[in-house]
Amino acid sequence: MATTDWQSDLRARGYRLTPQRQLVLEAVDKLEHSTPDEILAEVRRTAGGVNISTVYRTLELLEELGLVSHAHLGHGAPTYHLADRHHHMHLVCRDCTEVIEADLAVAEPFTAQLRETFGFETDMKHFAIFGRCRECGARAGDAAAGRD
Amino acid sequence: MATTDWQSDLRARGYRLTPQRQLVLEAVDKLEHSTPDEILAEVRRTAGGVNISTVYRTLELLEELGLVSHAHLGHGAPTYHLADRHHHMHLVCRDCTEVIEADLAVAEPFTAQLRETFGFETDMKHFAIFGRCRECGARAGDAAAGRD
DNA sequence: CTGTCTGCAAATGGTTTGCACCATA
DNA sequence: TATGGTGCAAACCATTTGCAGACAG
Repeated sequence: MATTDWQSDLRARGYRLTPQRQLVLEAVDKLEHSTPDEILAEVRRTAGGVNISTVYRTLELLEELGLVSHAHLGHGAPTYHLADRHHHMHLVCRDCTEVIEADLAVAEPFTAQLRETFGFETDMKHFAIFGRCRECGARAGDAAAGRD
Repeated sequence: MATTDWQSDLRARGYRLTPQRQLVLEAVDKLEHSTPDEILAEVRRTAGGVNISTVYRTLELLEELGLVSHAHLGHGAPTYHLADRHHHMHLVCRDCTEVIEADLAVAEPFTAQLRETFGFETDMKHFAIFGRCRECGARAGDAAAGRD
């Protein structure tokens, strides 16, 4: 969706179209699930002089325009993706680094319940779901503390 | 709950019982939902010289002993609580700072589903659930971008 | 006394900000 | 050429680590 001309939208709001902004958007598109650092590295393959602060400022802007979104997969930096892609939630294992992508449909009854009970409109994509994957669950059973 | 003698457990594992460790545990108990910084402030009311790095090291230890746990409510620092309390999940609103505490029971069918489909053992308490609360949902409807 | 813990200071990772210069419109 | 955008450096917040001295056992 959104084959809309974001560049006009940008200008309509009084912003300017710069090479940096195009490159950051392209990098987010290409890398799929990437941190600001990774986006910077990708951008620099084309434009060496770009600075990390520009990447942060640009991601914020692109998010405001509704072109990109970010998700927190736990620990480190958030990951960015095109807003009209990645419609799934993330199951992250407390033990291995594994991230399972699950269809939002499996959360439907749950989010409906939250809407009904609390009037809460849930976005399952934004924060990861924490737990233990099948493999690590099997491997455990005995000792082992929980990491984060 | 857990009237077990954690102090013996501590020593049984070769650790030592120090005033700092007692104070941090007491602070976590008293403050209920607190960041390392807030815990430090509370500890310092009794023992002025305590350092933030000691708080971090102690929280890690107490977590390993199973006495405390932490949760990520989003943005800033994690919050710590006694492991045998706070058996609920957190619904955080993207707009206001509101945090709704919801009983884990409402997530039961959902976590059962994840277990069945992915063999994934979910801990709903660890990461907050993101979305928009009733009030902010009503207030919206028109403009407004999403914060984090 | 011995080995663990602590305080301190410095380093780290992620992100934000002030400012002078640059370039889009 | 005027204003918004960028690079750079420094500040910031949360957390971690190395080290020498302090103290529990």
